[in-house]
Amino acid sequence: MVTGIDIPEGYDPKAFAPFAVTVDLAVFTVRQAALHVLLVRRGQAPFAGAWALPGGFVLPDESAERAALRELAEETGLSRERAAGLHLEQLRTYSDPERDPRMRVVSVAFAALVPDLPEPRGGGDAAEAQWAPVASAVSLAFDHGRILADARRRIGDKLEYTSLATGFCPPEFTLGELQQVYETVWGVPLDRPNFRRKVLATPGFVEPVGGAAPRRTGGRGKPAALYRAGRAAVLHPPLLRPAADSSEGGC
Amino acid sequence: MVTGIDIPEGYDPKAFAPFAVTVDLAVFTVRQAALHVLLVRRGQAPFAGAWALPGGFVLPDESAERAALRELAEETGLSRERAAGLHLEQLRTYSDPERDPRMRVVSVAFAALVPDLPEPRGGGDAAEAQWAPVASAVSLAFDHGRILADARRRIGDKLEYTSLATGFCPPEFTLGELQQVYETVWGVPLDRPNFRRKVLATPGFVEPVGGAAPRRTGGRGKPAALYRAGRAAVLHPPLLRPAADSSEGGC
DNA sequence: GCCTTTATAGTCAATCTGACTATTTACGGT
DNA sequence: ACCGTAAATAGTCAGATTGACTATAAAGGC
Repeated sequence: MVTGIDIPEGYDPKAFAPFAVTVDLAVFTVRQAALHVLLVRRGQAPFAGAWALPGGFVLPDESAERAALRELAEETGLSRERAAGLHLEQLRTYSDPERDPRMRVVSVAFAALVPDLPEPRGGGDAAEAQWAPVASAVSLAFDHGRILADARRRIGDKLEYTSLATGFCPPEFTLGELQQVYETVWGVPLDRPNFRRKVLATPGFVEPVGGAAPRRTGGRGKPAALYRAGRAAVLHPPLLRPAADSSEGGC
Repeated sequence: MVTGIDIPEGYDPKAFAPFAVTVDLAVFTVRQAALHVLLVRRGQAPFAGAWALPGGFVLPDESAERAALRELAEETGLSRERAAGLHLEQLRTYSDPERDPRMRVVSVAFAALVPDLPEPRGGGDAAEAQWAPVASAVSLAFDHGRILADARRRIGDKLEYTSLATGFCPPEFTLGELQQVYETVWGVPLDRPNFRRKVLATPGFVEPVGGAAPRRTGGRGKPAALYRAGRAAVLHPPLLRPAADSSEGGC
């Protein structure tokens, strides 16, 4: 069966050991200067009581993207329409035969970014759910620890060369808030004047909002100008993260 | 079924409409200053006679990665060991319910990079296969046109901030050959002295090979020094592609 | 009204980039 | 052997970008 994806000889869908296909979501938000991820407590059999990434089965007539969007809405408590406005991107697929002890489950992982804090929770059923600082999200069920780590790295990387960071911000935001996102995800402080210069010099990243709108009430300093996300999805030139020192190399 | 991936109530693996899981491969190489992709001719039912990306079913006891590696070896005619040395990375998963008219098939797509030209072919069975310039690879079977386009874009993007380009080169290569890769994939000419300066200034990208080795016989000019891939996988700073002009934005 | 806080403007040297020019060292004839 | 051409490598230089700062402006809290 080398040529394209031809059904193997004698293949009978009902007889062949089936694959279940699921989606798993790493839903991130920035709260109080820390990156948080949405976790749910498992109630059932394998890893009962353990924390896991939210997710669920892909239904027979929907794509993984649709399933992910559905789960995202359910889990965050947002309407399907509001959820559709969030940044949701496919991360990668995890298919180790041993990743679920019950049966063969292939999971398509997604990363989602939500603005501030649409309250701790309010999901679909009785399951417990919470925002947890990514640093404290350890020993998750299944291979979710790895999925989370992969998602975290991907988000950090994409912050450099895409306008992804605006996905963490409300529709209108200040450059200070945007900088907070970068500092929080990367874990490094950035120089404020230089950050603003770079962001403003990158075409299509942000655009000023109309009136001379002051900052959200409650601020302690000079009011900041408001911006909204520009139409650029990819940043030219990129906003490079400070080199993590010298000859690292990475791998 | 919101909490993690719990088996839905009354779920019976054999009864539930099953998903088939396949892998599809976009195998790229650079030949005669053009980016080529490996295509196979379909012999069977849907899209019979059409060109398609090579691929096949994920077997019940292997991961998608293993299946992809297996297919890559079969398709290129390389041994499993040699194939394991090639760059092979997961691209993304395609799961539109309508993507295969026969049944529900979820496909995990991979992109692979192979050096020069391991001969046009010599695959596993009688299927026809060939290297085709990506520009001429149109109207492929299934959604393979889209997969190919996605793979192409991803490769181009990753050339900027990873050492991916060395995956197109033999173990030892000249900077001229490396530059060829960039120019071919990006479709833009690069200034040679500047390219060399940038590559050499990026730590871990390439390292000079021992002796004062001359270029492969047959060259017409001054022999070039040989380099091999360094240990850096990610480039700091990146080798940015010339801005495709002004306010494009992308999407 | 001060003082603190945060935003925004501006400066300046070091570095990087892009566009070139120059030199070196092969190969191919003649 | 000599000359012309091709390709690699070295070097130059002005303009743009960056990183590290300093200065000024505009709130809000006593």
